Amino acid sequence: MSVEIANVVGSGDLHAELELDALYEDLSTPYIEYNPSNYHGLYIRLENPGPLITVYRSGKYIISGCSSYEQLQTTNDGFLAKMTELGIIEQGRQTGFQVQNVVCTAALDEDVKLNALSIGLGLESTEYEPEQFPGLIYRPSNLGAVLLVFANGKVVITGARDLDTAESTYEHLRSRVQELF
DNA sequence: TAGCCGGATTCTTATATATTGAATCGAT
DNA sequence: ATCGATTCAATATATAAGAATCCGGCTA
Repeated sequence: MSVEIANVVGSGDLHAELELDALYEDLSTPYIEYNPSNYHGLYIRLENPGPLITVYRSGKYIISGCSSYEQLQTTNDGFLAKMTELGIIEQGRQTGFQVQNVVCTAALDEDVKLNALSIGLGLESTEYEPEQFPGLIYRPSNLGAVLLVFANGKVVITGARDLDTAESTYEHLRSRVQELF
């Protein structure tokens, strides 16, 4: 499959109220940042560079910047291990962690005339304003993902809950481009 | 005026285009 | 050494999703 993952975002809940100031002091990871005056979330990276974990006072957290499901899994495991180690949660705490967004890239074989494509796909489901942004934005209804199409044929698929959705949405675009050109 | 609701905030990532700012270069 | 000039790197533009807090505006 020519669809490649660029970024996976997931979220979970520690089910524990956190004192971010204290957590900031207790944590020792390659990267940690907490500037409540700038943003109320605590940023943690287990590797630098590496995925970013944003933790909130409520115990809810987000992991972004993973280039695969596996990396998302290991990052989540590493984060929970750290929290367990600090005594914030017990071993085996269920966090309901799940993937929220999968961003992918793909490439059509040929160059695409974006003006023609926007008409072919339907003006009501596309947005193409080259002076504002060079890519055509395509929101097919009920497919669960949004596509950005560029003149050289490169495509970005975003907003998908899982890889299957991203792939099928891309396939939809590919077949429609094929029948249009 | 109180309270509520909605929008912007922060971050990540691919993509491409314009623009801006910085930096280096040749010449004076 | 300094001044136009050229080149390059960086940033804004737009997309999606999660999170909580902020502020503005509107209604009761």
